[in-house]
Amino acid sequence: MGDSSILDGVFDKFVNGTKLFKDREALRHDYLPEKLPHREEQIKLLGETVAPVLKDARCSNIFIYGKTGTGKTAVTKYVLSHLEFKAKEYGSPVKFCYVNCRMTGSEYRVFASLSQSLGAAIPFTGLSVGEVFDRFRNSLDSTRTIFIVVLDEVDALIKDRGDGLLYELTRINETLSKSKVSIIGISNDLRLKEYLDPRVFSSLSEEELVFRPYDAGELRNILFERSKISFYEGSLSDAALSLCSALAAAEHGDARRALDLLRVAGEIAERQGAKLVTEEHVKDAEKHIEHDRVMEALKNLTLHSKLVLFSVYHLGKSSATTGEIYDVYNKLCDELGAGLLTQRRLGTLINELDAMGLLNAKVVSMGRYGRTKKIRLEISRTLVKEVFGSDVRLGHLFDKT
DNA sequence: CGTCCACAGGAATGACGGGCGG
DNA sequence: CCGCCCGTCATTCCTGTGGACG
Repeated sequence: MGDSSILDGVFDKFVNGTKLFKDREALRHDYLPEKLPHREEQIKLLGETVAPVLKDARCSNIFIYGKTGTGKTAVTKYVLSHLEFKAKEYGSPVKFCYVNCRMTGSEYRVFASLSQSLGAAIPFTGLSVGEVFDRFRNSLDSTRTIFIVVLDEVDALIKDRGDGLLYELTRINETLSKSKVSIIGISNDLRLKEYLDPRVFSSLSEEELVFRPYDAGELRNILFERSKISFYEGSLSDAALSLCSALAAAEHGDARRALDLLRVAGEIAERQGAKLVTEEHVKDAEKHIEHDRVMEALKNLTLHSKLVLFSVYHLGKSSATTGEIYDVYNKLCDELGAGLLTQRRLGTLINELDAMGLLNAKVVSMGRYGRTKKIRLEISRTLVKEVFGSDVRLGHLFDKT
């Protein structure tokens, strides 16, 4: 078994090679550190707002704004877990439920997971939304509870389903006799209030909390604190740390991004058997993360989305219009014997690919010659080839080109 | 200055697979 | 098993529109 000798090498290298990581977990974004640097003020404010709960009163609804990776979720979880601890100490009937609306998906599933956190079983599907809401309310009112609902990424819910859920939630206290509900809404989108019914918005934002993006210096401090836990002393260069901070600061001060860069850079360095994480490793990490992201996205596309992407690739121009793409797509469907979608549908698929950062679509007017979208590939051509070349249904298309 | 292209993108509607409760 | 409701994908029909051309 020659294979085992290869593996031996791999394992030996892993065990005996230089180790850089002391505790890799500390770099994951769901890791909740003991200290959250540069968010002391927000912690204090949020704490003050929820504190009345300990005296059996309902706390104000709170709206939290801030871009991704500014610590909204971390601060909220941090404060609430401390609150839960205190509540036990004082014997207050406080419960909270954290729901990520984007992950959870639909209104139905948000209520389902709220109900489940209260111990009521809800099927995956089959009930009307109203029914689920009633069950939620009933199980809530069966015991005296002060319930804090955290709706993370709440904008995801509102944009395509309206504010019905929020409206019901803000009014639920009127129909509860024993229990009370407070809502903490978290949003990445600062313009959210434009989408919301003003009544819902005003009731939801009794308090407001804004999270500014971190600057490079702050990110550096955050990374430094984490690196003390996650790396052995002397295995991380200052330059690498600074580069991670700078890259993430350039991308709207996203701490999550900074932590990812640092973790992946460490992994790359460790695999190479290096004793020190350097700037080079960070640069490699940046490419690596992007590469993975794109590959993952490409693999999970539906056949038609792949065909759209491939059509753009096949046109080979720097930018194509919707009509041109539809023509190519049409021929492609014909060749594959696949059913073809309408141009209307194609338009939304293009928009989806644009949102994923695989394509870039811009509406432009060509005056007399109409109004359309200019569409470019956002990813390298070699990457498209790499993925689709091995695709069962698309692979043969590359033989000719 | 109006026309008119080549679409954009909203709204309504339908088909379909999944999963209820009775 | 039936009738009902869900979410998702897709179609059909539609109104809206920036700006080069005449």
